[in-house]
Amino acid sequence: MERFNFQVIEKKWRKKLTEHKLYNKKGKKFYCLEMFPYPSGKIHMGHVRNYTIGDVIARFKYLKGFNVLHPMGWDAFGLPAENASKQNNLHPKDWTLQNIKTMKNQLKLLGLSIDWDLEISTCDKNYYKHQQELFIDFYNQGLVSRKETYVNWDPVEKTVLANEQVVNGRGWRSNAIVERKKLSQWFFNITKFVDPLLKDLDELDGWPEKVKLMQKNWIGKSYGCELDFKLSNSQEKIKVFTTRPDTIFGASFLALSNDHPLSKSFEKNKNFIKFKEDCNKTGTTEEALANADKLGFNTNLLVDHPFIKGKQIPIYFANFVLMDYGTGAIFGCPAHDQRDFDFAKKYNLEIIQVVSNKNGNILDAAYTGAGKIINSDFLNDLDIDAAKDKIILEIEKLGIGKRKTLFRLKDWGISRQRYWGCPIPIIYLEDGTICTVDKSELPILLPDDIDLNSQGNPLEVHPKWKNTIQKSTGKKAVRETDTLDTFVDSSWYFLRFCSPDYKEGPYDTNKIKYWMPVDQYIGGIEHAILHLLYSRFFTKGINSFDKKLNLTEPFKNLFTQGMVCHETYKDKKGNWLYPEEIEKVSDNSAVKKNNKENVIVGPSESMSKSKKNTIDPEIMIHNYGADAVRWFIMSDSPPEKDVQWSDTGVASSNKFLQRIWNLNIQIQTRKDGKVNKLVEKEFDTQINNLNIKIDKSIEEFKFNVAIAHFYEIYKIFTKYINLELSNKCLKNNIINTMKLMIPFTPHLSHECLEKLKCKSLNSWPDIKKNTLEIIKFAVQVNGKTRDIIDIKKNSKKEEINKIILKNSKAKKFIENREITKTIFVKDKIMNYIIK
RNA sequence: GGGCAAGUGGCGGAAUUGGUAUACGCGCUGGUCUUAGAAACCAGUGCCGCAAGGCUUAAGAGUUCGAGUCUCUUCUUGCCCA
Repeated sequence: MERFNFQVIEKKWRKKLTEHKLYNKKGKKFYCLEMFPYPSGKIHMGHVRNYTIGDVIARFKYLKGFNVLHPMGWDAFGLPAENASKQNNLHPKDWTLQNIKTMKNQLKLLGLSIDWDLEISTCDKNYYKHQQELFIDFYNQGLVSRKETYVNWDPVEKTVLANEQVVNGRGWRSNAIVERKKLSQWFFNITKFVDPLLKDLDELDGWPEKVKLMQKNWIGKSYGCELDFKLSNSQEKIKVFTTRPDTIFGASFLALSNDHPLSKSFEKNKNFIKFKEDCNKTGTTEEALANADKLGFNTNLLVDHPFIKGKQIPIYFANFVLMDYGTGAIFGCPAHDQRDFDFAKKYNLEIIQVVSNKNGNILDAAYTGAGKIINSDFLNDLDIDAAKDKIILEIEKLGIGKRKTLFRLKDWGISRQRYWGCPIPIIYLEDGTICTVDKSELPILLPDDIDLNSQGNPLEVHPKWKNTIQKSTGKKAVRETDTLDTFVDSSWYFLRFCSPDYKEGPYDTNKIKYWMPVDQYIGGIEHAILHLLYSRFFTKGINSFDKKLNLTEPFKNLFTQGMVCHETYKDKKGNWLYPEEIEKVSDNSAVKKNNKENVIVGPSESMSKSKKNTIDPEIMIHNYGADAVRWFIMSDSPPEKDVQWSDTGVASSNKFLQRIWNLNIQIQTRKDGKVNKLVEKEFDTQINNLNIKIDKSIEEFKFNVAIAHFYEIYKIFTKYINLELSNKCLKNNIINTMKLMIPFTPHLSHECLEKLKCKSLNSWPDIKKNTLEIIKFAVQVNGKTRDIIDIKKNSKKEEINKIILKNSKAKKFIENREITKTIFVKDKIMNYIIK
């Protein structure tokens, strides 16, 4: 028999499959988008999974008659290009373009239904030109600002680091202790949209609850109030923000951020300067601050307690209070906040319990749970929430503060002291004026001739590029040398895909109105907050000044896929080993191939280069075929969960596809014999019922279940192929099966359909309603299943009762017993309750 | 510490949403073919039991004719936030 030669056949169909587009002009639009990749070199299994899921959905929708937009591009700016260029002495641009070329070819090997005519790359001037326009639009709308803030500064690399790039207080690459440094930075005023960003989450029914919750927590809306404390010996006041005004009677100190205006009076105090330096050694993340030792500086100043006459409490500067949250000042209530508690213990401050807890003993930790208010004058006996309301009313009545809502979300800092990013279209005139560049002068191109070995930002030391003239006035000017955070690049690419060649602006409004929002967005859970929040902000920002758009949310449905995992291996010395370097001896032991040394088999973890537990998709495609790789990665686990890569798994996928091929050949060469219409009907019905399940499973993203049903279909074929069936009947059914498989195995399906002389390659089979007449029916006695019998669908209770009492295994459990009750569920069960 | 998930054979996982628990795949066992191996094909495979039958969805309780599914308690694991 002719074997399925996937290498030949996949090559034959590759061109057709990757060039055929999924547009059904008459159909309803469906915008299917997977998160575009960073061109890091080669594709990895995570990409294979992401883009296979997208391809299954895109092809499925297309076959069902939708007009499908399925584009792909490259998130091509970013730090790794600069690092790689230093290592290999290759220009970031060349490195990136080379990677794009490689990865594009690899994606084509998978047979994806991408419309490559829409390809975009964020490092392309035709893309970032429009990003610069958008920046100017946002600027003109007051959505961009320049602020001084503290950043993570790497003194060796001479650059700002993102919070994620600070590991245990050190730069991830230089290992230098990161400092807090004040710098002027550009910001997108994302906080201006904080309310819609929070509120509109409720309307995103097609998003996982988990992601919405994470965004809610990230935005962090909290209710509380502002409250003034008067300095004891002056009229000066300190404004604090608190979410726990109910604990005011437990206040025993005031804690201020080092950057609080009051710190001005201590600028020359040597101890304070030292203290500030110590504080700046801690990172700027909330977690770093929370875990850091609590440090305080006693000002020896006192404030009056607003509700306890004659009581005075001390003011400290403290490292756990941030200037950019609230007012940069808090009152400390040690009994009911762990940080305050730690601080109070360290500096011997009073701990007054004002909320009762069950055991009444709060000496070892702060109590933050529910309870009745105590030791609090007019708040006593109230619940926390009631006490909050009452005290805020009182504060407002006295005119010493007011109710306030606060958000955890901060404005989005977008300045990066980097070369390989989108230049910010801003110039500084000699008199200090800050101007946007005129749109007619865009794009501001990144210069190619840079010194890669310069420390810090190469643009900073490129005078030819940096020094410029303002065209409209002829005045001398200096360019902004910071570039945009690469998250900006990915915050609007989904809009650009609708009209990637549009020259007059970032997008063609008509195209956006047709294609947006994205009907199905697919990507990793790791982007649950940042990328998705920024994209939502960008959409809302653009929508606020482009009144024609009427688009408030970019992604209607979101699917977050799990990661691809593999076992990890280490040798005796603790060095990571690649899977191809080892040989499995049993399930949990292995040896090194070259010297038979024992290998430590570690747990399965998500594939990463650092742990060397990666499998190269290209090698797998070469060994087993793209269809088998796609089939395996969709078959083994539900797509939202992690999947365990297994070589035996992909090999068995390949074997199954081989069997499907053989089945096709058998049907094509089979000779017609005796035909039994009843057998045909039975066969048709069984296959059809599985087709129903497959269709439904794909619709519900249960791809692993859909694939399980294909195995069942195969079993039915092999059973019936030797029975009295006409070839026509077999052929009609195998054609349907092959069509249903197109989303998963496009190469094999197309080849088989061509061989079967099927003309309508681009349609989904007609699936009839369930026509099964004989069904399985459970017989229970006292809720225990005693037998399963075949009955006719829609049989009446009495008929079934007769059959059961006549001959069923349940009979002996019922006989000679008193039946007190029978429960009958049509087509499902009969339950006899006996004494 | 808080929030959210989840816990089903040796493993990955199904279960029409309260109605046949363990579909399908991997692995394993036996068989056919083969000089042998590989491949392919056939059969078996939750646990106890010769069998009839009994037990089984992390543990325990509850609601129900009936619970993997709903409620409560406990334990474990994962993720996010602190």
